[in-house]
Amino acid sequence: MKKKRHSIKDIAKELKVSTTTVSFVLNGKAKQMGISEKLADRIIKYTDLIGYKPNQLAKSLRTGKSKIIVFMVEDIANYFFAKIARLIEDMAYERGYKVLFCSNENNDQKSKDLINLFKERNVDGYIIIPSPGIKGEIANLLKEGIPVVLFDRYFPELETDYVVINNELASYNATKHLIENDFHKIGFITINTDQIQMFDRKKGYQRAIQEEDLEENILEIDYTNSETRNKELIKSYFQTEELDAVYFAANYLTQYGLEVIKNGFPEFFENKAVITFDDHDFFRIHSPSISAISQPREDLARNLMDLMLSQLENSELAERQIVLNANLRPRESTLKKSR
Amino acid sequence: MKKKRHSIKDIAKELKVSTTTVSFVLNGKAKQMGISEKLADRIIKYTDLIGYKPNQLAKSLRTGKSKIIVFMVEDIANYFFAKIARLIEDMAYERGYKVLFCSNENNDQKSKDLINLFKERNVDGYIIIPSPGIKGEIANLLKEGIPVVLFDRYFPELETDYVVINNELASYNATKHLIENDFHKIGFITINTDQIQMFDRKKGYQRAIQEEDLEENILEIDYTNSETRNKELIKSYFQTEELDAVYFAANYLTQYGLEVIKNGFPEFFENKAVITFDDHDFFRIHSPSISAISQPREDLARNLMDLMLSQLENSELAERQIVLNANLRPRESTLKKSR
DNA sequence: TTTTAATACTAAATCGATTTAGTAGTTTAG
DNA sequence: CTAAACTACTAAATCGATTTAGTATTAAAA
Repeated sequence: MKKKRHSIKDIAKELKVSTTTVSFVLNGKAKQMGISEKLADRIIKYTDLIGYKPNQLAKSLRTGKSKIIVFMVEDIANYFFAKIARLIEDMAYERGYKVLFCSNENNDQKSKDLINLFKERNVDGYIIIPSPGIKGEIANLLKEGIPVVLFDRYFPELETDYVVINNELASYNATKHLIENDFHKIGFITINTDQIQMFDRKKGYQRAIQEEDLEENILEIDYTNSETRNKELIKSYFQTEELDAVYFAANYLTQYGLEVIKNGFPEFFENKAVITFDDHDFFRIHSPSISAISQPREDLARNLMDLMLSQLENSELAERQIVLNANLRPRESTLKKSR
Repeated sequence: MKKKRHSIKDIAKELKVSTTTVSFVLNGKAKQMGISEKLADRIIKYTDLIGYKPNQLAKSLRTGKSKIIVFMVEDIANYFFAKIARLIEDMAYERGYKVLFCSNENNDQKSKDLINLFKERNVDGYIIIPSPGIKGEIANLLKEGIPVVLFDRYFPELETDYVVINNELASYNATKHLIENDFHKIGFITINTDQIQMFDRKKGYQRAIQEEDLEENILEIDYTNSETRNKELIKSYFQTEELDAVYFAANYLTQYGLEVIKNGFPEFFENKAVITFDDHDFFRIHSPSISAISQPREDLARNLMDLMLSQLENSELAERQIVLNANLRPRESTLKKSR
């Protein structure tokens, strides 16, 4: 008893009508194409009865559409991205779109491979956290008229839709917050990439430092380093520099930092501060809890989907480059210390 | 200057051969189908030149294959799943398969929707962490001969391939570990689901407790509760029960627990212990570091892919139900306390 | 020299939908 | 009463591949 899938042809044959008619009815074009209500009903009833599901491959092949959006992030295991992914998925589902996730590991080749994979499968739209060197691929997508929304970072030379946060301002505020709490020798730990979001975070830090006539102290670690190597670098930075406070420019750096502190500098929090870009549940739970710059996830996700849907549906939207503000969440780690 | 994609027909026309020939050559069947080496070379050279990429939709439609595997987890934002996902993705890529991720949120309807979505698109295989009520769907996939490997949990009544860990044993060992470190009033916090992995974890706990003639003390919280509600429940559990140690049966429960402890029971770790199922980077970083039952991620991923590939390639494998052992990582949180 | 076999290809069907360009039959307009 | 317009459909092309069942041509065997 093998129930083979029904095709539109089977249905047409069974009901003694043409596949054209069936197709029109199933796609809600019955009225428009002048199919009588009686016949339309009969077709709907029958397809419901046998539980007909159109073959999406065939559909996509013919129409060039797939009702699929991809969401490409740097690392799906990163908490921030994963959370956003879930929000996006839910919003897309509401509108009849499915979302596929993938990680590009911030690797250009992988990004390109993935874009190709999806292009070959007629994906309708792309929400992408771009790796540094895929400007060309993004430009190609745009040229082909495929909806693209960039996220978290963008290419200033490229006129794309994007949703980012005001990294410079958030970073400035975070640095200010440290200064206001009497931390003056503030180290900034980041990675050596020329991606705009990291660049802006550095700029914000620098602006605050300069305004107060303090001294910059930046550690840039290579983003291709191993985790172990990075922890070593952070450790020796802590050892050689006399710091009051450390500002980590991304949450995985903070994670490294906290581990280094736990294992090598147990007295660190007695008189020093830590602040981090990107929030994480564990920063609340950590002792002391870690002050963080929290990105407005719901808001980001909502805006991403709005832009994507407006592109998919060709509706015009006033703002196509959206810059949101992050929220500073001061916690124990940056409280004024009595010294 | 719009470069439209080339089809096999364009190529055939350009080279004045049949599409059949082109197809044979491109699929490496030239020799087998008696295409002369000279012609084959010419075709290869030309397709390379123009950068021909076959339309995968058309290919899938015709062949019923897609070279795509889906990996469906409960929550892609869960660290453990996300890590495994990355490992699987890498292994699949090596073998020419792509992996698509999705979360079912442990929700049956969503699982079904997703399985349908992918079935309609001729996905080749499914690695699934099943939500409680999709036994039927899994059975259907099997009946249709579609490769399925279950992960993390399984349906005992269903003869599927699966990779799980020995939850009962791991849980027994963890409980033993607490007892050996002189903790005797051990609370067990879990969720009220009848999924086998949670059931086994409870069983392991119970066996250890009974062996030592201690008293069981179990808090089962409803997995549909909100996060806030769950934290309240945990808090009042801590208040009413006189415990030595708490064993959390899943890492997100631990997260709730740690937050409750931080905010309500600051002296907790002075004489009490915590242990958790599922490891997380932050458990190492936490002060005190949290003892955890760590699942062998690489090993799990490797076994999942081995099973999946052997199904995809119809190769016979001796073991089709794989049970791995977890590793106990004793850390500060379960050190003997001086009392 | 004819038959058979091997070589080197190809025409056309097929996968399962959508969509363009019709076609009968019936009404309405002139 | 005929032409135009409308109603209610449908035949066949199409998307871009794969694959079955051939067909010429040449070479080897009988």
